[in-house]
Amino acid sequence: MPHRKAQNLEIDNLDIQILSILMKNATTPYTEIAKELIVSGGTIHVRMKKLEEMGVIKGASLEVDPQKLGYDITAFLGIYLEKGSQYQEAVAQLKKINEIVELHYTTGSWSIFAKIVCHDTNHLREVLNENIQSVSGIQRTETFISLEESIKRQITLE
Amino acid sequence: MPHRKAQNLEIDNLDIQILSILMKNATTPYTEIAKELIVSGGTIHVRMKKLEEMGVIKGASLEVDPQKLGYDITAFLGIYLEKGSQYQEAVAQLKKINEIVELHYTTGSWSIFAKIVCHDTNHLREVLNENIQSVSGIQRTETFISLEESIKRQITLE
DNA sequence: GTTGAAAAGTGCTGCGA
DNA sequence: TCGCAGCACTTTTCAAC
Repeated sequence: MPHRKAQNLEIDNLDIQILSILMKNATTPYTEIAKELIVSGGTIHVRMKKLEEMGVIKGASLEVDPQKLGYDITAFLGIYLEKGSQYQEAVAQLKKINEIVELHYTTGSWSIFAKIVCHDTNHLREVLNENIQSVSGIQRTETFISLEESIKRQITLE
Repeated sequence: MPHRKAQNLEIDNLDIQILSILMKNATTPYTEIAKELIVSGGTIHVRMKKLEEMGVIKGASLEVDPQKLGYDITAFLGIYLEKGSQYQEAVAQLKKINEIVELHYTTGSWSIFAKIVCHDTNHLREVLNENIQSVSGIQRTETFISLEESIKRQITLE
């Protein structure tokens, strides 16, 4: 039986530097990263493969400007559940609402905290009254509308 | 003087379909998108260039798993300002705090609403007590810790 | 505006150190 | 384990429709 070599699953400084560059711009060529970090292109490739296998890298996604696509309203929702135990069931139903882009189970007053993106105030009202209020277990919601998004970035590594 | 042809700055259904595919996976080859939408690779390229010039596409970024990089705590902060007029100044100072990944000016109880990512509870306490409380104009903050992130996605186009 | 193919650049794989 | 070089693939460009 062949001996399978144990893979090095540690994240070192080089990995962090590679991730830092690609988190800012995912289209940066490997050769350019290699030149900047003074290693070969092959090394970048090996490290990226390792990070993907480790699950550190979940994928690459295109960032779009929602406003330019007609989505003008970003709002946050604090949701009160009748019972905390209804969380999983409520989430399953809330997942079907496409306007919800982020959802957390949080400490504090609310059970659920959600971020929602809509075309306009009418659209927001529709989603709140028709879609969200009809989810079983939801008692009431509190809405905060974002008037300005001043920061939107990823974590800075080390 | 040469006549500069006016560029078509409308977003049609083809653009939306291209964006939808790339928002799910930004590494999808143009040739594959072309095959799926039954147009040529060149067309995809022209449309992408148009969308970039229009500012609809802000860039592509690598998605990483913060937990696998040692960032275990995601929290939301409601921030009370002494005066609403201090917003711009407070934001300028808050931008320097790397742990803050998102910041909004919102309606409702708080003036500012922020999302923050930290290593652990100690790190969160440090950022709250040392960095955020020392920003001028901030009266007090309310913290909500995310115990589970159940949804994290981009808007679904049309 | 779209097409199809050629040119340029990037990512991947195996061999050598 | 890393670096180099050749191969495969993708992006980009451009003349023609």
